[in-house]
Amino acid sequence: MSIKALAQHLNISIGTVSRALNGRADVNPETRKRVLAAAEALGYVPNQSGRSLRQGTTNVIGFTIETNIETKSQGDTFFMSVFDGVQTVFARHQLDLVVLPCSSEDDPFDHVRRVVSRQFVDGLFISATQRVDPRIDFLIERGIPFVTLGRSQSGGEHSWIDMDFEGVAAGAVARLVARGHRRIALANTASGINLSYIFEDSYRRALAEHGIDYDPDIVMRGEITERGGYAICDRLLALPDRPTAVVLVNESLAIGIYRRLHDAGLMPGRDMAIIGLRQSPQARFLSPTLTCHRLSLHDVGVELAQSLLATMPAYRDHYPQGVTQKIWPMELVPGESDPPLGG
Amino acid sequence: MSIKALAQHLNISIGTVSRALNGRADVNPETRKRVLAAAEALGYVPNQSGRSLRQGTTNVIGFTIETNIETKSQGDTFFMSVFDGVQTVFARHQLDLVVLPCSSEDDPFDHVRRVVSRQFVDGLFISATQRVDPRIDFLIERGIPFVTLGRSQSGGEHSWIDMDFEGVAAGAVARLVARGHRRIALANTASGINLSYIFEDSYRRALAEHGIDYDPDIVMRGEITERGGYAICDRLLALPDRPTAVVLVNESLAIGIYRRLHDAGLMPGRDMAIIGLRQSPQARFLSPTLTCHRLSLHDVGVELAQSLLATMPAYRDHYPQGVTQKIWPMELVPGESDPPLGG
DNA sequence: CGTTGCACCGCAAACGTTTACGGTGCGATG
DNA sequence: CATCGCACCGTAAACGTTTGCGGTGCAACG
Repeated sequence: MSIKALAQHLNISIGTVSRALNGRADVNPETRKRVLAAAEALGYVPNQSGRSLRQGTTNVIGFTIETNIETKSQGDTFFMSVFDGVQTVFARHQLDLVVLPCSSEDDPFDHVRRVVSRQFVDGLFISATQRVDPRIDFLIERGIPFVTLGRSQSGGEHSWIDMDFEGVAAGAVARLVARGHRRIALANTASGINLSYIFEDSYRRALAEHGIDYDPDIVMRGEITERGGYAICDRLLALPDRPTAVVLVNESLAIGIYRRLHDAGLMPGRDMAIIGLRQSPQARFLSPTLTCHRLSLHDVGVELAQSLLATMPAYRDHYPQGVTQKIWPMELVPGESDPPLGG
Repeated sequence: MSIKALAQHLNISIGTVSRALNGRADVNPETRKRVLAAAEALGYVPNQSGRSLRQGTTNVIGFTIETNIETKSQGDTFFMSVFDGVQTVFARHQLDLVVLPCSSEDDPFDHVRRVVSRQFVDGLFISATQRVDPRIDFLIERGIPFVTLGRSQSGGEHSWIDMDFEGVAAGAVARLVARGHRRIALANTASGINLSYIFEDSYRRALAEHGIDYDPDIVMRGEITERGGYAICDRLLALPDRPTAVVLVNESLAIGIYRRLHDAGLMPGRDMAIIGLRQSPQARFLSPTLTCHRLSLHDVGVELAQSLLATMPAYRDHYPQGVTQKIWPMELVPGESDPPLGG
């Protein structure tokens, strides 16, 4: 069912059919109605390849994710919620979102390069940004619109959205200090992902502000998974001068930490104060409940989409803000896992 | 950087360049080398739209998922692992996997219809199959290759892969009966998804085999999330004749059930035996550990990919098996959550 | 030497669109 | 009645590929 078949079924020219379908002005309202009716009746849908070839645009936006262990540890429903938010915006503009998983055997940079050079997408979201991330420079050089989920130190000006890891780390330290803690550990990711640096820097600055010496022995790096949390807690418990609190870069860690404490006959909160990152469904169901931070991933998705459209010339009239950088606030949700020390 | 530019840079015709790049026989090895070198040097990558338009094939396979709450409960990690498996197979055939999330505001059937009629993909995976699923009939009618993750009662012959829900339900009931339980509840999903019927049917048959009467009061249906598990357990605890065991259709439920039991001062396992479905990272870290079932999602992905290729004419020589249906076995992994009754 | 066969390459059509351009018919205007 | 403007529509080129067909040159053969 091509536009040609549709045209000769209507006994009019291809061009007119195209104009009628695309809502151009110079077509008789009467014929437009006929065309639309016939298209509907015959189930005509424009061929994407033909259209893309002609106008050099695909109306498809890609979202790259990595299917390796570090990303997996986002676990639960992190990306699903973000996608949902993105799509609520895209639906209004006839844009399609496709997710491009980068397999664990593949290199993220090659992956992006393949996607871009095949001219598959009009724009791109990339996640899990590294501290220096060649993908960013590449995309800027190629001039294709993109937004990163996560900051980076790479290259030029570009749009990004990130979560307020500084705020979380600083706030968590301040809160723990206020509750009597002085020996506060950090559970961070071992990957080169940029947020790990941000998180740790902020933690160090917060300690300094409260006059607490930085002790590298209680800054742990590992897999940000349940298993990783277990291992980190293991190492914490083995220390001669055991910390009384720990701040987590990720809430999956909490599950392992709870488990390790239970195995040692200790109780999360009472024997070790814990502050997690995001209020995930799992975190919400830990017992005692985990102190963590509220974050609407759906809204992050909406913002991501708007931010991307703002960098695309074709949508400049709807989204004029241009290049944007946004640190997404995270609001602390008190739980039972960080009671006052000794209280 | 089109093939035309590449051709005139080499002073040869477009056709020859194309043949050289596509490994056809009738091209001088010497010129082929020159072409490949130039393509590499100038960073030429064939335009996907042009190629698709000409040969009516995109080399792209879609994987539809739903980003609503029911699917979310599977979590990102579920699909990530599957994707990874799919891609290990696809990488060998220059195929690209794209994930097509169906937003919660969209209808899954419309979603598939849009994807297909735009001729976006050469093949499709669909998940979360309903008991009667119009998508299946549609895809068969359109003749586009697809494999479903999950059975359905819809329409004609097609390839699918599903998990052995019968085996799990029957095995769980048998195991619990052997451990002294007679009053065994079921925690199922309330959605119309096909597996819920399969699971419940098998549970009923297993009860009958062991001479236990079916009691609709202890067959619970709800959200298969942590919260849903909490609610289901709530209802179970309120029953006058409280069950001593419960079989879960999903391991996220376990987290809520554990929590509800704790809140009631009860202990999972001792006060209520629990058998979950899949051995997820979260389930592995419950305490007491959850009895559940081993399942390699990566291998499921591999099998899905092979199964799809087997239905595509272009790959018939590599994968000659044609239409396949496979129930994926799940092996029970004993945990501490289903000890003998009274033991 | 004429013919044949073969290896290699160029030509051009075709895939399904969109869109600039020009053409037609018609009512309004002078 | 001649002219103009306008609304509408058809024509054809272009996007980047692939591929059937035919053509060239050359070696081998009778």
